[in-house]
Amino acid sequence: MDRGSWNGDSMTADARPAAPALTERQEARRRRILHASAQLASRGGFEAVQMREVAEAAGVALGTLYRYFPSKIHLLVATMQDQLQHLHTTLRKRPPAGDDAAQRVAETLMRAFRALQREPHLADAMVRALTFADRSVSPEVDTVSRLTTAIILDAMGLEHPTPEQLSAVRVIEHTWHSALITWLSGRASIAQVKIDIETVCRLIDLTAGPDRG
Amino acid sequence: MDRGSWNGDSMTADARPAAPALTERQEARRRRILHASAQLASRGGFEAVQMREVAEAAGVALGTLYRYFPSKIHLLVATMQDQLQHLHTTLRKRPPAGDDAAQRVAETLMRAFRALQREPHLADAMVRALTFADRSVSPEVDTVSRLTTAIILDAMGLEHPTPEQLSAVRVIEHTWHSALITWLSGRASIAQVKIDIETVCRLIDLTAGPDRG
DNA sequence: CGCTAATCTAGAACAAGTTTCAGACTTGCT
DNA sequence: AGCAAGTCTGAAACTTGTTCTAGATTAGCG
Repeated sequence: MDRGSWNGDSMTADARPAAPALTERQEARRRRILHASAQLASRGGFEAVQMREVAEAAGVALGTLYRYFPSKIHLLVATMQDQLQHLHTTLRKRPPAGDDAAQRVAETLMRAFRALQREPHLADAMVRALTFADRSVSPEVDTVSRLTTAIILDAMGLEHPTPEQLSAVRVIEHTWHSALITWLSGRASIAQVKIDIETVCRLIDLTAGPDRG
Repeated sequence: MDRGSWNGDSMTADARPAAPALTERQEARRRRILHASAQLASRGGFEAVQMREVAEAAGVALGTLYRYFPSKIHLLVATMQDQLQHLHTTLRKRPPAGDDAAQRVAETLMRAFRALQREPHLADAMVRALTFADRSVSPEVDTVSRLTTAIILDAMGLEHPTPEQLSAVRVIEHTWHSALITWLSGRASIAQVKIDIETVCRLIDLTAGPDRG
């Protein structure tokens, strides 16, 4: 998991055929766009991110915006990648300090959760985009998924997880996303999300335990 | 968990503040709309369900369609309610026959999964609508959620679940929805979904065990 | 039956995502 | 510098969800 360059396709040549090496001004444009997107999302959530407004706020033409991000969903998923990166960096600086893996994962996720709570509208926009994404966004969504997996594995302190453990991690991710959605749409309280996260984290002990029997 | 009519606006006055007792022709219209919706969804998924086309196929004016279902999301969530009802009925006729609760739940969910596999476009439309729904659709989404919970509890054979068990069921639902999405968007194979379902179902043993000790 | 309120219809109009296009600007190359 | 290819801009057009309006139809009721 190399930090820095972002869709670390350094060795896996599968996903993007070729990120065509942006010039400096292009990189700047890209960042302005992502910034505008996050800003608008923070205000009013998914619907407040209107392509015309993003373009204007970023100082680019609408056509250019669409050249960089082929749809609103792509844009918001990219925004989520961006935010997750920040989170991952932050978490690396202060790793969770629980006794066992399950505790550390639960603590990590709840920390992430509180970060999202501070910008509920932004969270709304990103998560809605993520789950609404169709096949055309699969590579980008997959990147987000890998990032999330990396964060969880970090918390578990695992280098070489077994397939069983990977499955547990996937289930934790499922729960995380879905719980987030129910919270965002007001159908679950934060307390309930906490309980669900803690519940699913028990799977970690379950997959770690039998191994040593 | 009362069995019987499920959308039962007829007598159970719980969910909707006042379903204003539709006339026969109105009931017929409503059914034509839902039918048209499912039909179009079966063909081309979420995007193929276009409100003008639904209205035309159902033989109602666009304004009428919006009177019955205030948005495309409402319409598709209602469609999902409808389909879940069918599923629930079917499952009741042939309950799963596993030895322990976890097995039965996993089998039930995989059966539901195979049913959805037969109409992947329909599944796509319904699930995307469900997870994209915002607060304005909360009551309807909640109904779907309760239906799903009922199906799982049925499979477990529980009448009076403990809070702990309810939490496990919620986590299973989270996993179910999210796994469905990853499959629909082509990011996970059916085999992987099966593994994830089985993994999360282990939580059932975990919450059932301590209780009876 | 005849009245009134509610519902339904056809169609225009509006909103926001997406596409398109002609012309201006950059970039890379020789 | 000068040219070719690619990129960016501004604006209009197109699509589909949603809203609105005026007039026709229907339902409930005396």
